[in-house]
Amino acid sequence: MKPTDDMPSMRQLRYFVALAEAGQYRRAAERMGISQPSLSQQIAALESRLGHRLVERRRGGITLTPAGREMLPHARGILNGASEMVALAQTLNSGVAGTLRLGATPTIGPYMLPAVLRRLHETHPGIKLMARDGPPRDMIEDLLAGRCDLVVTQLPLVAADLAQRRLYREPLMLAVARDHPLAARTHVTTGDLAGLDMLSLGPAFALHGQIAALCRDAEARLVGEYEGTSLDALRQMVAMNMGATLLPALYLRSELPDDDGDVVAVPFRSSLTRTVGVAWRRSLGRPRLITQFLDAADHVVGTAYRDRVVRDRG
Amino acid sequence: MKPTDDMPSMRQLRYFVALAEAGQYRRAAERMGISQPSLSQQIAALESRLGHRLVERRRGGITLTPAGREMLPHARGILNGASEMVALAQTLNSGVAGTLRLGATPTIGPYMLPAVLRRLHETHPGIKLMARDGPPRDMIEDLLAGRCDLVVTQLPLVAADLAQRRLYREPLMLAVARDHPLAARTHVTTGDLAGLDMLSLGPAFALHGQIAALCRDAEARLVGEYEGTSLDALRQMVAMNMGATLLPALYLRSELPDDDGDVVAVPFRSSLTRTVGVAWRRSLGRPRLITQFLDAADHVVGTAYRDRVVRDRG
DNA sequence: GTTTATCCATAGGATTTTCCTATACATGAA
DNA sequence: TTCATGTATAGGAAAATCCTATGGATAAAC
Repeated sequence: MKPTDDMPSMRQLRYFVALAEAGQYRRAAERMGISQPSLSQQIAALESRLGHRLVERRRGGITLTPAGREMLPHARGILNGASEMVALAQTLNSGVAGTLRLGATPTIGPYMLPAVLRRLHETHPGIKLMARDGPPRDMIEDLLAGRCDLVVTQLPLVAADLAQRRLYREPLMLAVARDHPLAARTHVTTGDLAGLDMLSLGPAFALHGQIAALCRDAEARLVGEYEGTSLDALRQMVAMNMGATLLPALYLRSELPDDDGDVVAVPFRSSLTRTVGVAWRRSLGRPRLITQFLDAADHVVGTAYRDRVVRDRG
Repeated sequence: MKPTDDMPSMRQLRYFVALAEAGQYRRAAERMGISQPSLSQQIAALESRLGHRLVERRRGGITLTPAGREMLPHARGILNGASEMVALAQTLNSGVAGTLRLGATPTIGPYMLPAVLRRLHETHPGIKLMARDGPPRDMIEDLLAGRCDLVVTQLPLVAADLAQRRLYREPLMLAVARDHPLAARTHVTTGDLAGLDMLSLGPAFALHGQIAALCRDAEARLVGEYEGTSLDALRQMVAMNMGATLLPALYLRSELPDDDGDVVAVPFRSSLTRTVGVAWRRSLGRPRLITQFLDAADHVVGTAYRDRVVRDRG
């Protein structure tokens, strides 16, 4: 906008309030650390912008005009708003508060986030999180579009302008119905899957890629009719003996009571894993908020998840 | 304060909001009527002042950082406040709204102000008035000290830096008890007052001066034991036959039922009057508010008071 | 793979604003 | 009158802001 805006400037408001409080130009100018003529000028400029005399100049000090009295609270309010803004900025800057918009895939979020959020809330009560849920592909899209700041998902990702951070690696296990021929095995190998019907999540999920690849290698049959959107749904399908699938170890720990379900998980002899981590836009930099989140996640991985996963930082 | 204030400037806030709304530097700069580099600089300066990156620069447009999202509503709030301030200034400027602090002496205010305020409220509902009451001397002191803006009082005044405006002149009448020897007279002259006991308000009232002067001229006796602070009190004293006094015609009209009171008012053959008007500090100028008040007062004088007073403008 | 287009950042110089010193003007006090 | 106090004005210095031109980085087009 042109040099002469019709709005009062912060400076003018500050000077005006100082003048009203000091009661004199000289003293107000002194308090503001400027010369009296400068103050005079700014007040005159403010009066000109508002089209009103704000102060009466009188021997022994100034008096606000009726208009000045009406303006004073407004000026104070505006300045308070600005102060609050600066204070908020400092708070955000210190990393103790802020709002992070989180995205998570249903194959990880429900089993990891609660513990991480609890930890984060303990160490930084000022940090608020808004979480959304969806297939990784959609989450990445949201992330790139700026609709969320941080996504918890399976790694690796291919997007070039996303920063990524691995959190841990967890085993994938073969899940079969209790009465399935493989249910009694202590281990399986890829070869055991030959000819098996395999269920999967939709192609928007990273797990889908792993399952599909495994099917190709093992010459198993990927059942395409149904593609779930949650591990729970997948487990139901397995329980109904519609096929086998791969389920992550952490999910099994949290959702499947040991040896007491309709689904049995059998480990692979040669370890099959998935990597879990977070991603954010490189252009976001590395705000304190993200560091705080990563610290909380690392803490959870290093305590509650210890011995269940492979810590895989970097 | 030093050139580099720690507060964001209005301009920066405007640019920031515009950028957030436009989604691009170029477009935002265009909307603000400045070049893109200027916008760039101001945004960078704002980020530097707040110690935070506020926007992510990305191909195809910008995205607010978490901190930027928190700041945006604050920035909007501050700008709204400033807009309101400007709007309020315009409203005040137009004279249709505002607050006038009024002072009135008890010998005039209670009988004139209600009608004036009613009129003023009809024609300018946005104007608010705060009234205070007290002896003229105190009111003038309040006026000079800036504790009120306009005083309704008896004129003339001696203060040099007060602007004065006469409103009307009203007769002063001799008030005596019903059974007083002079009560039956249709007229009195100064000579009739010789030896009479005269009551007065305190010396802080202008009426006191007139009564005292009359006593000197007529060789009447000014009763000093009691000095009331209201015409009502004075009337009570007269009714109890403690002496006579002067009462203004408007007061008598509004407070004394014709020929039906304990006090009788007798006019002077040679007119004795007092002048009523308003005063305000010259340094206040002549704000619209005062003009509006004067207009309302003139209207009342010219209608309700017609034939009872001498219009005495100027 | 190179080119082009788009978008933001940076640089240097012009313009505007703000500030300061010095001084003038106004008013009440001595 | 002269002095003291308090604000306004003038002129030049300093700072902030703006503009044009250009650089760098990335996505789209060829």
